[in-house]
Amino acid sequence: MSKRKGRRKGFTPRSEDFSAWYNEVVQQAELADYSPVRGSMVIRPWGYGIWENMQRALDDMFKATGHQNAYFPLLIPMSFIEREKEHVAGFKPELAVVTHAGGKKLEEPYVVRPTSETIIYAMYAKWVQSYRDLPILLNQWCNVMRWELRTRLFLRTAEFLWQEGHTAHASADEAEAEARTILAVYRTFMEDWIAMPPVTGLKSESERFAGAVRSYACEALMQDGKALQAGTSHMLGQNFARQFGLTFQSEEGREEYAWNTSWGVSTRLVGGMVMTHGDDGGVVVPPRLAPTQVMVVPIARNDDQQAMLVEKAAAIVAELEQRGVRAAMDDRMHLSPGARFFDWERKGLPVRVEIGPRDVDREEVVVVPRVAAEGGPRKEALPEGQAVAEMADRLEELQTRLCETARARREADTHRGEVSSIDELGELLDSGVGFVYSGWSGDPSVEARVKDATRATIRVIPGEEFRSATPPTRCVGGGRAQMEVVWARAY
RNA sequence: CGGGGCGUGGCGCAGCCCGGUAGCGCGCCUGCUUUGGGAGCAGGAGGUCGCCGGUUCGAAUCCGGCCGCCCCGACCA
Repeated sequence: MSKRKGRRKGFTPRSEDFSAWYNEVVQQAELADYSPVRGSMVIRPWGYGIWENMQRALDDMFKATGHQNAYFPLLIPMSFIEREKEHVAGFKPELAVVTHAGGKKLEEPYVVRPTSETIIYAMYAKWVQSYRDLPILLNQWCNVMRWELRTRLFLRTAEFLWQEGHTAHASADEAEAEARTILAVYRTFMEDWIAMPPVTGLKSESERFAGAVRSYACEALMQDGKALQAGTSHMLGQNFARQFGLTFQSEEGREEYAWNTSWGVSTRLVGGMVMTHGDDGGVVVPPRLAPTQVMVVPIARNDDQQAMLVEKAAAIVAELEQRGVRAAMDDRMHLSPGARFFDWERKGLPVRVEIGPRDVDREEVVVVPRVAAEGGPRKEALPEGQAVAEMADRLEELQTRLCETARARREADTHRGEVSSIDELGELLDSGVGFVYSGWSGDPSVEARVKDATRATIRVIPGEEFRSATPPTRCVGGGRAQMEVVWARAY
């Protein structure tokens, strides 16, 4: 059997080639496919359904924290992007520019938004007169384009979907609080919905968003030991306000620049989900994100039974739906049961319910979670009523278990303690450690040296709840540490 | 942007060195038999061999050019 042929019914094991595994799994689980345009992808219904569930959950959280949705245009005048010096330097290399429209060359080119700070703060400037008009707390769900040279499905594509929040405040303190509130929202969302517990904190200077004063981030650790920046929240200070004339009259009657924040998460989260939970059998979708949580698979021996079993399965689906479980039936009876089982396993569907003649006789069903509990049964025959009644709890149990497993793996792949040289840091990373905590003097040249020597960067200066009980005293580059940082190789 | 690889039915590939009527597996369609972990048999549909040019009686195959995509390294949600 050739290697290729051997792969037809299975994936390259993660241990052999994680990146090949990822590419195969994403395509074969029908999450996404390559489009005819280089670097851009088609998100297929199963993948888009996951994104929709992420959107819904996040959107609710944004609304609960006082935000509203709005929509700003795709095209931004080139001059807007160029207004903030650091911002343009950061984004210029990856801009897609529209130079012609309506059969004529445009007087001023438009850029396809790589992010919308400039257009949004230009609009805010129009809308804000006094402190009474603040804060403005808006979010938009949209696509953006960054002309990437090196692309990967979900993780880095030329066009991607995201949400970008943009706020304006009357004081620095309020803006700072907003940036931190959103960071907490992201963290909670990642833990509770994606079951992907990140480490959160502040970005170092070199990793700061172009145009921000401070960037906060959620960094998640993937199964291959690489970090994924999963969400960012920026305190923009008055940088954009100055460039776009976003001023307001304060309570004391003075004209002041507003304070801004911006924050976003993208379809990259779908890639993070895959790399956090996936196994050699395919994708694993946490129940809360699964477009369909339970698939009922009827198994028949002949045509008479087939009608009866399909009817029975449909009844179970209806009962599950009544209890708020997203259930469906796979009645593709031209496929063998095994083929249907594998199909949903590959896609990561959380729980399968099998029902055949034997089960009907016993008034039972067979319940099969995508990931079995440690030491638990892979398949379990349960009285039908019990299976239906317990399903929601079982899904929640799986949800929780996935998060615990991911957290335990993150901790197992984390090294804490004194790291006294760059060589030692490199050895730790080479030995399979993902996150390495160490002391840092705060000197950017140390960061540059580490990157040169080990390809690792400071992912985050961890927030209080992530810091080591005993803070490191020495900087990896030598000398005294001013703070603790988390190093990793990153996506 | 540098390095490598690949373009042949929907997908994965062989054929190319050595030019001579385009093939295999999977998938798809029809029928029958099947169905508790990737069903079997029989019949069938489907391809201007990435594009342009050249050599030749004849090009998937040789030569030149172009395009596209994927993978690996420097920048990035």
